[in-house]
Amino acid sequence: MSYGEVRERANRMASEADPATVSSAAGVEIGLNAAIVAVTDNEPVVLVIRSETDKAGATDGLPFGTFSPLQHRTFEGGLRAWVHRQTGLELGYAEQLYTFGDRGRHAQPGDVGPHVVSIGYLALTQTRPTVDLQQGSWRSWYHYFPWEDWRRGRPEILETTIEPKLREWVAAQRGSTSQPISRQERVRICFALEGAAWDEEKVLDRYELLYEAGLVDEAVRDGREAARQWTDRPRLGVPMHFDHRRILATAIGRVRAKIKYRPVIFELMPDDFTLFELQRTVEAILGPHLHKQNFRRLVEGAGLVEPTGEVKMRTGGRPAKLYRFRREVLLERPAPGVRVKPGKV
Amino acid sequence: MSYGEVRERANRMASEADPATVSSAAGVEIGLNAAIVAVTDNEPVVLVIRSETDKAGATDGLPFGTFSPLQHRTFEGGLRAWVHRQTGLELGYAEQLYTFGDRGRHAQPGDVGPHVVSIGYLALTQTRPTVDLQQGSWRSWYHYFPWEDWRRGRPEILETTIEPKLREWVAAQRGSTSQPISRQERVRICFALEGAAWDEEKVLDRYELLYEAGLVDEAVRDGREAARQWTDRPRLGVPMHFDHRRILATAIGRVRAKIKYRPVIFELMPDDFTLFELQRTVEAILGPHLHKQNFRRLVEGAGLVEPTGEVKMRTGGRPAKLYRFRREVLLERPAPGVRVKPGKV
DNA sequence: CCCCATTATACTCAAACTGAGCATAGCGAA
DNA sequence: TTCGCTATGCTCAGTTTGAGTATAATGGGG
Repeated sequence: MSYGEVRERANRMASEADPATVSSAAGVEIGLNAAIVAVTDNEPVVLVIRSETDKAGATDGLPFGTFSPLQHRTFEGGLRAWVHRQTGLELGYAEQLYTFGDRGRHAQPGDVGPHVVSIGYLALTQTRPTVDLQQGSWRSWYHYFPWEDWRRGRPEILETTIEPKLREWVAAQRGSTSQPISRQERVRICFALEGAAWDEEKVLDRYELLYEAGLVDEAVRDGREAARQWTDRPRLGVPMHFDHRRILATAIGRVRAKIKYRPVIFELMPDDFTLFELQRTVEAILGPHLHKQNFRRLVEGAGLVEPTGEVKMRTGGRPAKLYRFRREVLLERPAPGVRVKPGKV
Repeated sequence: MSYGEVRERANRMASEADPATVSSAAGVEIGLNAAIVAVTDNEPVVLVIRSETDKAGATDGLPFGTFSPLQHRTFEGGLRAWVHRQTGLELGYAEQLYTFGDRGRHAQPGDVGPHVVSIGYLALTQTRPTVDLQQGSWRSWYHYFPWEDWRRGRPEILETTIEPKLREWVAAQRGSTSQPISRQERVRICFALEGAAWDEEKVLDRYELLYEAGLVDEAVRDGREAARQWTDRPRLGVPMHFDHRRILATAIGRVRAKIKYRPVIFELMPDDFTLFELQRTVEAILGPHLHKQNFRRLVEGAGLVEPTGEVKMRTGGRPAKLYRFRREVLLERPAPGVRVKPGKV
């Protein structure tokens, strides 16, 4: 009995219990989606491709394509090929994020065709001006998630728009104590209400909450009940194709988490940089300002960087030493990362 | 232009560039696989299903099944249904691990049929003796990964078998400096040679390294070149069906990482427990011994638990206070977990 | 019934780490 | 040359951490 037969047998076994499962393999398509992230001029940007639609004019989406097992041995190979074909970009660092598969999150209701399973990838790159994109353009990720931009303090959209709407949504839940956790608590935790602390990593949770509350355009597009109930629904960030904003939310959350325990921040940096440039890049990703002196102590102390010996002039003040990433840390420490905690400026 | 059409257009666009991609959607099947983990008597166990094969007698595998988008709206729903059908178990906590899709890792070479994409899930549960399994049984995960069991110090198999073999494999790499990182360095980092520290989270890296070196049975099964070159290949742990050992490795790594920053450990505990029982469970997962007094200070200080008021007698000494998980921490802190670091006993 | 081995729990202390601020260095423009 | 500005160095108190010592409360054996 070959391994293939064992699988078959197990399928059959289950099919007997539930005959409808037999047709399970029909019409599944694997979509590969890339959130390609860079930081330019202290702005975290993502590579988007704009497609015309005859309704709204144009919608942004991530580079994506279908996975062909005949063409590519691995997902990552397929992804790199797609991205290169669509944008001309050769990906460096890439990691898998999550596989999304719920029906109804990918296209308009009534849309027929195969069920699409989206595998989201995160890629990090520098924005070298030398590479010119064949298609697509870099846009700030805060464009799609304005409420995530805490670089100039708590974003206004929270106070003016999101919080009031969410309070309405919370109030609409009456007595349904069947929920494992109340809307109120979920909103409080996700959006840091009533003294709760803002967790910059909960990007996906926040987006999903807004989706569930029917407050993002994609919820309308997907024909969600909750979305229909708003008479004056605001536009919260720029929507995207399919479930691409969800994938981007996952990507942002992942980068924000990951730079703390893996030196991935250097994927976004040029070879040589000053410590303050490094700090600005971290802040572009994470949001809050960091204490400059302590940041420098931390980064140097962790052995993440080494001075090149050069300095950068015209900083507006004293010249700054240039540093480079010390790749050897990867061989020395199990989990080197920029262990940053917010502090006073 | 509907969203579906936008997708179509993008596919067409790419197809023009590369005609072979047109057939990409053909023959892809989604497999859902669950690594269901519990801890019984300080032993981390995983639920496995043994299937007969006419060659080797029997092989273990994880509960799995095909995802049917017609049957289930979400992967998790499908997974729960499969697991329940195959084992009688109702899953509690479950999270997606990773989606594996490389050809050649799933069945024997020459095996035809649809390309299988495996979505791995991690589920955590208590082993309640009340539930009797319809199929499958609990087996220690160290059965499949003996080199991961550091509870009684450095496992012998490393010194006696794995290290010598890996050194041979390292030596076989001659002058191919094209590798981004040498075999030697990879082995050193993964297996803590030459003074490097053992990172208990690198379970997958270690398994993949052994696979690549042709040292695990699955590499032989998959017809890997590297596997053929060993004349006296040892058996390293018990092999599994398909890529299930890889999924289990991912699961172990994930649990080990996650208990440090999320209170998932309590998914494995009964409602009431003593702090030492909690510590033993953490140690079953992580390996090294923890400093008892500091562990207690940590767990209590983080507000993860509260005393029930009861005590447990017959501990062999002074009675131990019983505690329960304080679910409210989830609402109080952004990332509560058992921030353990190894220490003296 | 008391002693003692055993486990649980409380408390102490030094070293390391962190958050925050002050101080000094070195460039460029006025 | 002075002043404004950014870079970089250094200090210090409060907190956390690793590790040990001390005390409490059972149960079993004499």
